[in-house]
Amino acid sequence: MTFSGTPWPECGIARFLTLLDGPWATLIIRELLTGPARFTELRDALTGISAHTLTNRLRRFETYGLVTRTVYAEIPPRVVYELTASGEALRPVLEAMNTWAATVPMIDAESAVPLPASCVTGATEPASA
Amino acid sequence: MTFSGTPWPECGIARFLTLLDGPWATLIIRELLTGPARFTELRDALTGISAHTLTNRLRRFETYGLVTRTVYAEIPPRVVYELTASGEALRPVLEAMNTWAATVPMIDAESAVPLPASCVTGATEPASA
DNA sequence: TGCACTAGTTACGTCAACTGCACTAATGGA
DNA sequence: TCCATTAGTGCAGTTGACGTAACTAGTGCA
Repeated sequence: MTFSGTPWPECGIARFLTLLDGPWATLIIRELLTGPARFTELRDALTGISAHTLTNRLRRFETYGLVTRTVYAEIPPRVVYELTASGEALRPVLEAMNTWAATVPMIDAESAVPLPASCVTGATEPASA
Repeated sequence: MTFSGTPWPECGIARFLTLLDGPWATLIIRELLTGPARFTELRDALTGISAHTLTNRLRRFETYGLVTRTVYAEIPPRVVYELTASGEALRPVLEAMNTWAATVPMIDAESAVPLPASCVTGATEPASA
């Protein structure tokens, strides 16, 4: 696909997808919606995510003002990530996703799962908050 | 990440992401929300998508009951894709995305865009419907 | 002294997703 | 006769996202 012009899509949906692409991004927001969290807390909650990916996503979120990054000059270091108002505003979106997913017929997913090799495994909690 | 157990995540958000992963999936739904569409219509609307990818997404959607696929035995063939009730139910989700994106501060995206090389370019219409 | 801890960064390798091109069937039009 | 059309499929090639491992600083603890 690659951007073939504007780096900031006009379409809101596309913009959303640009910022929250990949399965991890949204899941990180989900975790953060339950309250501020430290780096390791997020990494533990998101079973399977690598520090690499987590750092990347968090940095992007920070760049776009979705989360704040607070460094406490302690030993050992402590970094707390917290949603900004903009990040908090994602709650209705995640809730809508959750609501929708609840209505999707389960089908015999065991047999018919041409799903991507990506996506969640841990799914700590329903985050229906 | 890869599934390390259940193919059907408990968390609704994860489930949503499983079905609508990648930037294209959601964009296809967006197109379909404006009404039924043929294969080529979708391909034209989604500038940059390959027939391959479009077919894959559409097949997955069909498998999970998000769209219906109607084949008209004409020459040349005509295939129409239409959202089911389940697919239609995604409208609030996309709307929430759109609403949220409208509130995101633009920042000087030109300089600070550590965004993925994926995502939209065409963005036919805001789909704010 | 040496290991553990946190919150990363960097290099490196892998693997899957995606793209492009070619090709199909059956028919209408030039 | 040849090309265009639709809705794909198959093959090959590329990209880039993601994971693993190693490494950092400064201090606490054994």
